[in-house]
Amino acid sequence: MTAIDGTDDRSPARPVTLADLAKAAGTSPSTASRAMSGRGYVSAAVRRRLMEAAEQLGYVPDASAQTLKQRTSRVIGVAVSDLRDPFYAQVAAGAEQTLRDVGYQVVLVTDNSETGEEVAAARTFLALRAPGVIITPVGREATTLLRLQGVAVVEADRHLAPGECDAVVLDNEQAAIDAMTHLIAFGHERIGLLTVDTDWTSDAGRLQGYRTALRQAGLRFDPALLVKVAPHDSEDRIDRRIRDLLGRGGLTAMFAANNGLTVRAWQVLRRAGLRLPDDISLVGFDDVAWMDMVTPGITAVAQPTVDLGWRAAQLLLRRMRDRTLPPTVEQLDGRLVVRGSTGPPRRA
Amino acid sequence: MTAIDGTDDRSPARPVTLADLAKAAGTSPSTASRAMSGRGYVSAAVRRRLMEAAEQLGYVPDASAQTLKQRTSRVIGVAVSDLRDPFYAQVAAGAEQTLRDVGYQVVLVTDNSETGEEVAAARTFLALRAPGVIITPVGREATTLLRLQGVAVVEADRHLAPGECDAVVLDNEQAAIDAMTHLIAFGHERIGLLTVDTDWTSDAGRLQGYRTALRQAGLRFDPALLVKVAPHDSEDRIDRRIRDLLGRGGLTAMFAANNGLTVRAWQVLRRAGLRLPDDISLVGFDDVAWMDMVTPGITAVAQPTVDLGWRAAQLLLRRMRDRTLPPTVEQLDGRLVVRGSTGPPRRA
DNA sequence: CTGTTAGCGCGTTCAG
DNA sequence: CTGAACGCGCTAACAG
Repeated sequence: MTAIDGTDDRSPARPVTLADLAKAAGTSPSTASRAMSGRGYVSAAVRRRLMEAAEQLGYVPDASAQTLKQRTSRVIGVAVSDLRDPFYAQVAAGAEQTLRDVGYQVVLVTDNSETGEEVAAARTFLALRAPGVIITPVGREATTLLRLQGVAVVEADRHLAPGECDAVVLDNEQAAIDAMTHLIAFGHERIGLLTVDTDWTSDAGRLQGYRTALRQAGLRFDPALLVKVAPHDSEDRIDRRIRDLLGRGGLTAMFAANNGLTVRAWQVLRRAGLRLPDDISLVGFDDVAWMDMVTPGITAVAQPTVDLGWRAAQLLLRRMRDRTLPPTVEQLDGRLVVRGSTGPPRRA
Repeated sequence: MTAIDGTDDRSPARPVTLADLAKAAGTSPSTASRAMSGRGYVSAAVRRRLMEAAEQLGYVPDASAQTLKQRTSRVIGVAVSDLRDPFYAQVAAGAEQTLRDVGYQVVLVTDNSETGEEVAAARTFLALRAPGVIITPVGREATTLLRLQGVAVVEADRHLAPGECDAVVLDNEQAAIDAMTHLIAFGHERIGLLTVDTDWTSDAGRLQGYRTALRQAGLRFDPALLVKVAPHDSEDRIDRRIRDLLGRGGLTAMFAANNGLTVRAWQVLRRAGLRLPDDISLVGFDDVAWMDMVTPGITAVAQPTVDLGWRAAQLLLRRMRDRTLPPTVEQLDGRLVVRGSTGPPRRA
């Protein structure tokens, strides 16, 4: 408990530089540079002396000087909507992990799904001379801005700037079709869709899949069964919208198109005293831990979240290696995990 | 779908510099610098011309040049154990949010609770000339290394380098006492503790609280009721340890000292067909969403996770402003959320 | 109020 | 194989 060191900074602690190493080892700074970077000739003996000096003095190369000189940094920008959302946190985790393993630093910025903040993030990445950026985009501006400056960009989760950059996304339409087909097979005909009102490919794809599945089954698409919440709607507002949906005649099942909406739906259903799957069926999106823990478990589309970030990083590294490649879109597959929240409608 | 732009980099896109602005506005670089930074005199007319030029050319100051010159950056290092764990993700989210609001960039590094990786992260932060670092420490080395170079450090969640840096932690002992007291009040006497075998203050504090509560109630501390899993134990191993604990005679309740262990305990109990709280009571740690969704809900100690990151950032900013302050430890209070998983023992 | 000068730490010519 | 010289982009002194 007692402070041995105190917190005072007695050591002006000027960071040790290559010049210091050079002096200590009796060589010139440029030789020291070659020794540390491993590029260029330097005799084994001198190298060893330099290495020792570095070790001893605790030399840490100044990244800003390197960046300034080489006109590019080892920083990769990662911009996600919200770290508190496990989905984004996992994507970020996957990206950070793999980038760190190959010697990049991740500058992580959240943007609250606001284009303004996203563009600000892009400017930050430009200022840092980041050679690459991974982004869960909310608009095209940021990507365009970065691309204009020659920064490699990979969009993750949704693809808003096709042709301008690579992307790794879920096959949202197919995932939604799988979910819907599952419900339809039980005999459901009036199925509500909960989604977010954006122009993102993720939401659009899931809506598309919803419609496709209905059409393929010869069922009518009824706009009244569609609940599109605004991106920043409050829980209360969302819950109200969902309750309204429950009032719509004949509804026997719901498909929630992301993990947050699945939570809301589940809560509303529970409070309404409806029982899964007897009174209503529910399919969720993003297989989060709780979906396997509640009773009954929630049938849901599982997304490979960490993989998403991992693949985004791979794609980015590839792109930085060869900037002339044609834009690539990698689609990952969702996986429908069937649990107890889905069953035949009350009276089919 | 069709690419309008293609991905080719036709623009060599040399970033525009202050010199470019100066030329465009017919002034010298230093005047341009003053105009952009807002420091130093510059006539309104010239300033406006410069601003326009900046706008037009899309000037973005080179952070590495600034850092090199000013010998410090706007980068704050944040090192957490694992972004996939919602606890750490939220801490990081809180820190990132507030730091970004005051113009800092967060470099986020995960260290898998390995001292080696943690020290590597510290070196990264040194290389970036980060003026401050927030860390959920796994050892003292990283903090010491950083402090030696004059970097401001705040430890979050646990405090491993007392005297050397500020810290923001939960009042773990009190939180554990609250949890235990709750169980004891129901009449439980043989209560198992699930914790991680580290020398972290977090785990130590919770164990301490466990013992204190027992002692205050005049109950015997039985080491056989203690399960200390290793930091990187597999789920299977952990589950086996918990099952073993169940076999110990007379056990009527369990206290799991973090959210991961709470999940494991819950799963094991469920698989064993034990019913909460009739067959056994369970108190968890870290109030995660699922704990309120399962039936019965899990009584748990809620931690102010996002706040933790937020306060860590505040503390860091304060410290960077005044490095002579005495080391401060801020303790946040846990909050026991009582739900259905706790009740009187089977036969009291 | 403005321009000139110098140098932050490093990597990269280019001579030796 | 090594060292001297230069400049990356920016800002802090200092003159003017």
